[in-house]
Amino acid sequence: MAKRSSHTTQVPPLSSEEKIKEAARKVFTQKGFAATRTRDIAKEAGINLALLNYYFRSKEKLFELVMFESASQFFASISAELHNPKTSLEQKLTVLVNHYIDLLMNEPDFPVFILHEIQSNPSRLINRMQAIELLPQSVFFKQLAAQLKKCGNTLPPVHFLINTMALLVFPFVARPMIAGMFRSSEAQFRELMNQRRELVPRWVMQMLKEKNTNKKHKS
Amino acid sequence: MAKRSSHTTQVPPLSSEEKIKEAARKVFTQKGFAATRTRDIAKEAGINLALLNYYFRSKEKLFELVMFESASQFFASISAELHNPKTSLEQKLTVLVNHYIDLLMNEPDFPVFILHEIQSNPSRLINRMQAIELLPQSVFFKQLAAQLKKCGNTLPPVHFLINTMALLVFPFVARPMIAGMFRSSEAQFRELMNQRRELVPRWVMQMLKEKNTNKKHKS
DNA sequence: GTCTATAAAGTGATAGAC
DNA sequence: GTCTATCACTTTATAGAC
Repeated sequence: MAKRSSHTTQVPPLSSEEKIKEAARKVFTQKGFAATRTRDIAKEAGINLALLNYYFRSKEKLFELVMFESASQFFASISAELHNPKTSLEQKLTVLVNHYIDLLMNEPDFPVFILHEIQSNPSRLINRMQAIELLPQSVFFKQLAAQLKKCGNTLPPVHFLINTMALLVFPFVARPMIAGMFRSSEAQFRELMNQRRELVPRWVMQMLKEKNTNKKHKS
Repeated sequence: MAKRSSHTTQVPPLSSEEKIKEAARKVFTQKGFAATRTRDIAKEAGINLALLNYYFRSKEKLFELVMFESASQFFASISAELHNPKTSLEQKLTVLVNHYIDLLMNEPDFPVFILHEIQSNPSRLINRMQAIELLPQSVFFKQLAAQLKKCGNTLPPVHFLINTMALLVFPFVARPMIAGMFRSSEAQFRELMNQRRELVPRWVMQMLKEKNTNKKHKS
């Protein structure tokens, strides 16, 4: 279940700087930049408000720092596997899906957070997403396109990239609604997500094989 | 393309109250509650700040009003079709997908907005979502479950409800990332979404037919 | 109903003691 | 490095004129 990197959590006594960063990550992620009060971060970190500005100069600077770190970690953590020329498309899908289901079970608030911050202030964030822009050049994407061609499927590969992310991420962003629909418990939700570790790769592979494209094609 | 209800937009001269509500809806939806300034709403509405409080008493009250209206409209607008006993599952899927692709092309910021507000303040919103809680009792859901059974698919129907929403909504919430990946234009994105009007129902029906459930089943 | 002016409270950031 | 106290500014909300 997504072991946390051990070098920062071996022993409780974190430096004040680290405590502030961790508190900021937690509060920013749950409430967003605008709703977060620097006092809340200080309280969560167990230190004084002035110390936050001593280390990070401003709320904005602190935000960009932890946001950039989180986003890099989130998007880049799977990069090596996506560029691995030795594994098959299906293997990559399995690794990808398991990796992000682990990640999202531990950080369920992250996707909505990042999507909201991009929406509410696109210019601040959209540039720094190199990891995302490299996806279409990845081995994964090339294998996806090749598999489509092999199946005689003429649809743009981007549809299936979207579908993979959708089946993987959407249950977590819509979690409160899903829970509301079925009055489901935390444990039930986790069981569903664990089932999807095998289901999502299978569904995606199945979608690629669909041959009946373009019933009526216009333009 | 999602005609707007004509009785409120026949003629430009809206009342101040309506102008404020429309401005609030626009600003809240794009920036979220916390980042929205009542001054911005007043300016957008072309009226004075004091007038906003004259009509709606407070920012919070105004927010809950327009939020509740938007959410009700968004979720209830398709309710009749989902409970229609005369149409098939596939027909319902087509109507559903076309309806929400229309809606989301006109209000692309709404999904991230509502998801963020639920995440940042669950208690305020989660109760009011009756429309959502009724989904599992809909004819649509029953037809979905029946189709699964007919295909010998023993997976919980909720997976396919999630998948349908995911394939439908996710492209819009991830739109900035998709645009960033492929440097795609507005027009290209719309073309992709128009293709999905036919693709999503087909993919969902295909997923239901998958027979190889439970390769290795554990508890 | 609509405005200007302002009160009241909140919030980011800093000065200065220790 | 860490704290208390406080400044400077923003923001919501209201009072009162018209």
